[in-house]
Amino acid sequence: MADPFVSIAARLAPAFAAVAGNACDPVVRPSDRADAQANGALALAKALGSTPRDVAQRVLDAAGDVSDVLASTEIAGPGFINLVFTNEYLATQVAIAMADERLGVRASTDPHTVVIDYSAPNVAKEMHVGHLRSTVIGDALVRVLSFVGHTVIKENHIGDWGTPFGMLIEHLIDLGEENAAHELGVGDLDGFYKQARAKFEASDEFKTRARQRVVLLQGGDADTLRMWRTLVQESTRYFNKVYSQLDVLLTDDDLMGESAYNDLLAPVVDRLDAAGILVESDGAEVVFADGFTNRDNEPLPLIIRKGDGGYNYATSDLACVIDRVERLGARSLLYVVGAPQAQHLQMVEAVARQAGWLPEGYIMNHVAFGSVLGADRKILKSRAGETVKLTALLDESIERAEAAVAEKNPSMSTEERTAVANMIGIGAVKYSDLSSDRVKDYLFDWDRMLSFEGNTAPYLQYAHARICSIFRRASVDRVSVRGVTPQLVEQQERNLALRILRFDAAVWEMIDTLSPHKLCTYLFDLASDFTSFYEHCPVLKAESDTIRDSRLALADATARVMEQGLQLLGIRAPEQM
RNA sequence: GCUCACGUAGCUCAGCGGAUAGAGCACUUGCCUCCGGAGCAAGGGGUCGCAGGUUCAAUUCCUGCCGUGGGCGCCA
Repeated sequence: MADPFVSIAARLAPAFAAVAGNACDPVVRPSDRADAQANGALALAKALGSTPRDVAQRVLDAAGDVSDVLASTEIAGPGFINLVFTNEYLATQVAIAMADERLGVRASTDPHTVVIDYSAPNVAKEMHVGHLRSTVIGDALVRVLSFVGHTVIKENHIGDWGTPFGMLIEHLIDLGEENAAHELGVGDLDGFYKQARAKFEASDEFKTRARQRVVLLQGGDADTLRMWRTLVQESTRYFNKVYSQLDVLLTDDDLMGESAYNDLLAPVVDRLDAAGILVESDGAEVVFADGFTNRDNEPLPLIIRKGDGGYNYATSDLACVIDRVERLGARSLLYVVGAPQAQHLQMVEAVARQAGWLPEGYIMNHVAFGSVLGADRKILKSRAGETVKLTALLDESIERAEAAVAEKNPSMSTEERTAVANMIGIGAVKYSDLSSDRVKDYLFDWDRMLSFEGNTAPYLQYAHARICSIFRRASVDRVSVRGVTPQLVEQQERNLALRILRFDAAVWEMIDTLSPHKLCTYLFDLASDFTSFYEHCPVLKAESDTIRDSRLALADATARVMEQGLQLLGIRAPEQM
């Protein structure tokens, strides 16, 4: 257990239990006036018919000698127990954490299979900032859940099926398959989709062809399927270019489009019927989930099969639940999907539970996120009023980063500058998306996200690069100081050591709340504590070799935690910038 | 109308039922014989949307209102 708060809570728990007469939480929290404070005594006082300060004293008496861990335990205010760790304890814990491959982060005590549904762009449609959020947040969750030992299955539920494909295929035929494939291949997905859409709306003849084509597609017509595959392949090739630029983990192996569930749709209907919850309503087959009403306060159905016999998204979402639980063996299903779909997903979950497809203890969690807003506080649009293309946005970020690097580090070679600009530009976009509470809308601001000041990726990357530079300058191999247990004398050394040890807690907070911004906040605090340390404690000019090695060990530990933390967010940490 | 989010410094955002609500930017003031100043230290700036309630203790939990945004039967 690397987090000293967890350790001390475990240490005090028996003492609290002895005083309370049953198990109770010591409520260890960060404190302004000590390393930590235990607040558990205040809640106990009333039940014990005593004062909080008296309870606190009894707890401390019951705890016995804790001097191996704590330098002081002081009862303060109404009954807080202020806790100060010994320097030796913190130093030893840092050494232990640094000898661990996960840098002190606890492994999951309950590893299981988690399916994460994220990204989900549509075939023959441009990726936009909504996909950016889903992709970046989902990718971070994949990394962090894998890190603590879960088996994570990535599922990219691309929109590759449904009625729009009638018009898309007819448009493909009109353009000539070669031309169309080329257009899609170079990434002009939006143009393609819009042209098809325009024809569909303008021409009855085209509309009729498109509808007939949908029938052919669903009927499995070989020629139609071949053209459909062209659309899908050219689109996924384009998605892969974006994923590669974005530096996320998704590959073709993770593709699990709507079309993949075709054969599972009829069984969904059958099984709902067998469960006795399928109802006919206005010609459609639906399930009424408890607690959902429409605008007239009538029960709101989840439509399983439309009046025309076709299926829709609720059906395939239910098929997904079955597939993920029964075939993939997942116990936890995460959906990184925009907040507007909250009710839909709640209904799917409610029906899945009613049908018995999500047993007790199985989790279906909507990892909801808000919209990306422009400077006008409205959903981000380009100057022309259209959705912003993801590739254009990423290109611009890299360009801006490159300009900044060129200005601030002119001596860097062109090759290196290109590589570093990529890490900074992409890191900045991802971090700005990850660093605030995902459920809120967030304001897209180039200048802020690419700034080297404040809670930004470049600031964190800079802190890391600076540490690498210290070792370069001193010609010291970082590995060589890894066995050193640091000496914590100065306040800044102590603060930094304690922060390093809190990495464990930060990672677990991100996992428990599925909120990457918890880890971001931690890394920003780590960088702040480091710069403060570096300002006050000479490293290479330390007064003795012992102190120098101790400080180098702290610097190395900081850089390792920073790099690992950024890696869990899907962000690179260049060694110079 | 019903329903789900959100509302914290001028701006962008943290904040776990606990002590005096924090950070970054911007603003003011220090620190350049400095290891990467892309920095550090300090200062000003708040009726935590409003009103009740629960609690020893509420920015945090509950209820109502106000404001903003979203969702509400065959699109996904």
